[in-house]
Amino acid sequence: MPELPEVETVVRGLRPHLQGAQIMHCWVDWHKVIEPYTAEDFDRLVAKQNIVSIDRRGKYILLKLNKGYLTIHLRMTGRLYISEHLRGMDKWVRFSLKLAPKSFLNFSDARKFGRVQYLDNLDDLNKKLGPEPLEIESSKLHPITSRSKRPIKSLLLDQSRLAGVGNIYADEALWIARIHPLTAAAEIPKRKANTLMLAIQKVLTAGIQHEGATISWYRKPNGESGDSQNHFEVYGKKGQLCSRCRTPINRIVVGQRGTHFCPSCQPLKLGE
DNA sequence: CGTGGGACCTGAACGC
DNA sequence: TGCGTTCAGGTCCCAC
Repeated sequence: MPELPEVETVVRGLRPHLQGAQIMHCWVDWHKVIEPYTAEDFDRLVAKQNIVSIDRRGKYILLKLNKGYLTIHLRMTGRLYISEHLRGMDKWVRFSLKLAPKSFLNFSDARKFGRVQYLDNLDDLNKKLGPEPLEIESSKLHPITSRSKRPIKSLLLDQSRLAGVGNIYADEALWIARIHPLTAAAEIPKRKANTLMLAIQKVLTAGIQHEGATISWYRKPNGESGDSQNHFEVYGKKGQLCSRCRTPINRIVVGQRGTHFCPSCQPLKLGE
């Protein structure tokens, strides 16, 4: 579910509730969510700490504590919200922080892919993640693409190259840039890579403005759906007509991920 | 080192 | 209605 715009929306929604809040205790229902720690050890690490700030890095949510960080990754079906009750809202709460004086930050996750980690610092995280797409210049994509023979679609999903782009926004950006998803990354000329980076920034920015895409599980922290799904051009639109050229949108599989594109606007041979 | 494929999980949608 | 199959917005791990 959540890509950069969804994670950013969650962070912005939670910030007023979490900034400066004190953690009383944590509660764990699914042991793997906090691997490799036990619930007891994890509680010892975070109890009595204050949440200094809440931010995002790629698709990771970062809670800076007095000492160390709590990082949360929503993976496919994770949700975060403030509640008066530990469970209450849904039956998939895997982890919860009890906050002073009396509220809970609930982490709910039907598929159990999501993870909550305690880190001393962010060095390892920053080491494995590429740059933030909204914080680099458009000229910075070409050095990344030029060194890989993989399909550009697969490269965009590689978090170690660029952090935060997921399956939906990759398809949307490639449509805007008129690049076929199977194009070998290194085959993309400098100018075209520049265009693609601007397209990525455009779809991510729009996604944030629309407060994320609710296809199935994603919700804003206040429980409402996002609106981004109503602005897609290709994702989930197989068979519908391309808004630019009226050709039916196609769906193929690239790197085991459903991939949507316009076969007319996004030819495999680059027209440059 | 780079890359492709399977594994990790459950729920919803769809076909019969 | 009920059962089996397929698919899902992500990442990790392991061969090659």
